[in-house]
Amino acid sequence: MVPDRERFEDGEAREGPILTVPHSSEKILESAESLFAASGYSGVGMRQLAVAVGLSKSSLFHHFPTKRELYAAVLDRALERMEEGLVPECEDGADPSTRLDRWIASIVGVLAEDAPMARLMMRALVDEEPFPALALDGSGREPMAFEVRLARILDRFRALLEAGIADGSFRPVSIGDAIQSTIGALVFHFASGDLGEALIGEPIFSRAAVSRRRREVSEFIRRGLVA
Amino acid sequence: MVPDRERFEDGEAREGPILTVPHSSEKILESAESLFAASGYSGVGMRQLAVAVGLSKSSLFHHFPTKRELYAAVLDRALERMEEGLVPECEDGADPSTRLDRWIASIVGVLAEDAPMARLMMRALVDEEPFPALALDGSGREPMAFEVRLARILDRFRALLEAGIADGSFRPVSIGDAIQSTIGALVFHFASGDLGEALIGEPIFSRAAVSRRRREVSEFIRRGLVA
DNA sequence: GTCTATACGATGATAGAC
DNA sequence: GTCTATCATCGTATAGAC
Repeated sequence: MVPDRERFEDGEAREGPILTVPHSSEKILESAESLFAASGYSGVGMRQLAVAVGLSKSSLFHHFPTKRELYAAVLDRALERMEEGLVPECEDGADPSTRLDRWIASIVGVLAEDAPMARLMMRALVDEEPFPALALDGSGREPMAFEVRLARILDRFRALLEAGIADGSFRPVSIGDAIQSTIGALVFHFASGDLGEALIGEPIFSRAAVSRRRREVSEFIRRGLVA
Repeated sequence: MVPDRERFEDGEAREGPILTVPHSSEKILESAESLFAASGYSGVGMRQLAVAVGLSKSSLFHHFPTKRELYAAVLDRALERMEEGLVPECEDGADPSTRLDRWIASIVGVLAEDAPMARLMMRALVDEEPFPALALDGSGREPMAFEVRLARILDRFRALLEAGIADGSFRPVSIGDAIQSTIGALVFHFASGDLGEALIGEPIFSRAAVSRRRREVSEFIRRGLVA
């Protein structure tokens, strides 16, 4: 019940030397990511995280000065993986419709192989704070790393939609609304846990569910966008 | 800085009789709903809520025995409004395509006129806990009121999709996936706050943004589903 | 870099007066 | 039904030894 390493704070149950293993910040970020994904920013305590990663609270604060900076680092790390999974698909000169298909397949791939990702993203986007304006100007605040990354990703998708509308392969949709609909359709499913499992009848990260999802959401979005 | 009513616990700053106004549970639920929508379950404290509603913590615990039960009541109350906004559209004998349009318009109407709703729903659906299985069987747990309500709403939408597929007006989609895509496209936008505003260039609850959203998401989903 | 120990406000919840 | 007072626990964070 009581976390192992926390008992020592009370001065009781001290028994012997504890094997000290070197811990990198990466291990902290990895544990933090799954905890934040599962319970949200305020649902995770530094004590809890310390136990999960096998360190004391104080050591966590050595690696990251505040909880918020740790959270920002977690978000940035996740978006970095997302960006990496997306880059190769967007740079060649294929037609917009083909690039859209690749884009959707890449996103589904990242979300499906990286279970905490969708939940983490969904929470970050629904939480008000981190995105006072994606515009990055006007508000006196300096943008955080993961905001810049998100803006880059969305700008690339925006450019793809604009190219498709310009050459007539996509309908003349409201681009902002189209991006919102696409994000919602893509990300929500992989963030929906038990509800998703109840709706499709099997775990959402199972192989069958993922390959079906790829087909279904790809066709859904494609039909929503193409002329 | 320090909450007004909480100061008295310290035994200081006691000045005079405080006007006691009768408070109904409804007022608590209303305040709690906007707070939970803004900050999530663990992001809201009973103290904070007590200040917002103008009561002491203890009075809150008189109305609701635990924070979780208060949260469950908030979710149920919100889903109740959602259900009310949906009922008239689903019961007549129109063809599936027409009913789908009405369905989408109703959901957008509820989400747009009820600002905390989308965020509250999104958080509830992404949080693991409250939905161990929408099936309501198998798990030894008794279903909560809002789970029953959600299951009813989703079952009605499922029936609409099945009817449309059966009579050939909809494509033979995977129904679970189609529901997930539809929820994502509909709800995420109104839960996305600053990101949504940055993407569409104006507040998401402004009149212009709402009416555009209704057109855009309706066409997006319709094209994704109809044959 | 890791630990123990501590600081202090906030947390959900309870007891009991009015 | 409302309040004051109190509780043990947890919240983030810091100080300083090794």
